[in-house]
Amino acid sequence: MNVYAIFADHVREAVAALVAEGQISGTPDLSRVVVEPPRDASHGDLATNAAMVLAKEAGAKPRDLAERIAERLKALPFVAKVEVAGPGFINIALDAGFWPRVLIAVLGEGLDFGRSTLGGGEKVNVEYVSANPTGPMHVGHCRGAVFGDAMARLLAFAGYAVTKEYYINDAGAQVDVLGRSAYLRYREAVTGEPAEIPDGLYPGDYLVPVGQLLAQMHGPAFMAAPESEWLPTFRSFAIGQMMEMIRADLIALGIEFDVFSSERALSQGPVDKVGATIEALRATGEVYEGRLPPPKGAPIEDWEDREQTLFRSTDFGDDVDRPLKKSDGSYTYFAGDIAYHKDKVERGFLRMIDVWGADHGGYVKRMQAAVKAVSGGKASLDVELIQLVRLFRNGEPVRMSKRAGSFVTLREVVDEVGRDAVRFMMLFRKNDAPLDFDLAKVIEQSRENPVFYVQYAHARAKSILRNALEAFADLPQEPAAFAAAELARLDDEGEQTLLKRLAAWPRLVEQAASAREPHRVSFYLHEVASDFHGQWNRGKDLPYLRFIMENDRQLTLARLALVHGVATVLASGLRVLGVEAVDEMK
RNA sequence: GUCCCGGUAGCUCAGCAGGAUAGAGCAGCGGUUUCCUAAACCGCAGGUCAGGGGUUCGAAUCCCUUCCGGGACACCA
Repeated sequence: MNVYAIFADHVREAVAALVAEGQISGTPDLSRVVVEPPRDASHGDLATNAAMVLAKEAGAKPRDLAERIAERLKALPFVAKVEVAGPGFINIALDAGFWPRVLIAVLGEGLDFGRSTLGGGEKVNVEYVSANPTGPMHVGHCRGAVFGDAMARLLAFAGYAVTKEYYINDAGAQVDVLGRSAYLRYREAVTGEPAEIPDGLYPGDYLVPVGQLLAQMHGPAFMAAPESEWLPTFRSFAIGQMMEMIRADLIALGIEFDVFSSERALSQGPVDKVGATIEALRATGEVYEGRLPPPKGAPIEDWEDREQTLFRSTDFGDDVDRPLKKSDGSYTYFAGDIAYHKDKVERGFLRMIDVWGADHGGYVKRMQAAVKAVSGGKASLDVELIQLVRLFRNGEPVRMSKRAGSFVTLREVVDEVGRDAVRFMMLFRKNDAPLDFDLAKVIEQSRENPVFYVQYAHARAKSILRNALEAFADLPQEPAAFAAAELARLDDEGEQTLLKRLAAWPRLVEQAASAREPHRVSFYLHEVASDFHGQWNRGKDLPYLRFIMENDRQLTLARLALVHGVATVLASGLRVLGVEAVDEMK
């Protein structure tokens, strides 16, 4: 039940009626008409800009038009007052008796309250993480992982058919390095002598068990063999092991994918899809052999002016055309990525979202160009860039040196502060702004810690409901049973604020989903928590506002209905974020 | 040199597809408090929305431009 959407329809109907009566000429564009909560509560419950937006094409003054629309809105049920204000706003005040209907909807729909049909079941592919399978996940990966996962959950809640996908970058030189590194660990396991890991190979201990497994499987068979004999086997085995490790790390964060796609399989599977994609684009003139001007900026030592296979991305808004083959004849990463996105289109995804680190920002235009080219302009790609996370502990930066192999792993962070804290904090900031993450502060139990603040609000609601059983042992257990309470008695200002806050959830879901901004959900939940804690605190000073009124069973029932509603919306929102709604604080 | 992201209160950040008097939390100041089990509560103050121009009924929001910070700039992923 989306109050704002319902009234937006009412406003559109009112305008349509005026058109039919000839009071407005033409067929006005209603797409810019919005109904929203006014910033200032004294302006009422709903406000619409309809008159201002339509005035010009209707050939009327905004305020005059507003009066005519307002006249029609007055006849609607539950409308207490309609006023024209300012430059032509129409402010609508609803009967206090309206808001309990929202609560009844919350109690009836439960965790599905707020679910939207905005997406209309359209297929969306969300690709995220896509870390190289060369080692464990580190904290740098974690923000994109959480963001992508929350985005997927949010879009699903907003009515899209979402597929969560991980692109395994298992085709480049880095996985060869992985294979060689694993080989050294294999020798180590066979000989029992610690291996010296030269510069350029991966020194991490996580490859030691991989080497041991390889030793068990092959014995000394490859000790004297040339690289060409063992590399493909070792590489492929190591990739498999790394992916298992990464999957386990992700599960610790509460993230599971629907599809894992392999970059290597695209060019080295039964058919060379990369080559086929390039040839298809060549046929339409979007791939050609040509030369590129030397890049601007820092001079490149081994720049070589040569003819190469280029994708005409400048036709689609990119700055220069982009190479598809390296000088050794192998495909560039970009070439593979084009084939990969084409594959997604062929699997029926006309809407794709990729989540990348901000350092890949320069790659966005060419990829969007490629998506247009391979789909004949039918598919769209949104790229969400994720800024860095800076790790702190009690305000002191946590040093990370990747070169020394001492980077902080995702697993370490999750083990230290818990999955929920990591997830919530990663989503308590816009994705394109850097984020400071303090390991000490996120486990603090105080108002300043938003993770705690929101979870505690849910726990407090549950606690109140438990306590109510002591005063009224025969209370109903099912939330829906509370819908029959005397909800009109929720007439306190704080209670009304909470009801209206809950009513905003369906609208917020749609806005966050269409803006691709899951952080809005976190901020909304913080506001719900704030309103709820506030009302609880008012009960400390003013005992007649307490949720549990021992001497008034009916009033208690009504207020518990509200508490149920708060708990439900908090739980619903937390589920979208992938954070657990706990019943008790430890 | 080009492109991308950012610049909002002392600090950390929100600001909803352009809306009405720009918000929250910390810190600051002033009070209250041991309370429905709960890790406090209330109030006050705090702003040239980086600067300048433009678009219009209306701009923190859109466009142009300058400044500052971060990132990216064949054949790495």
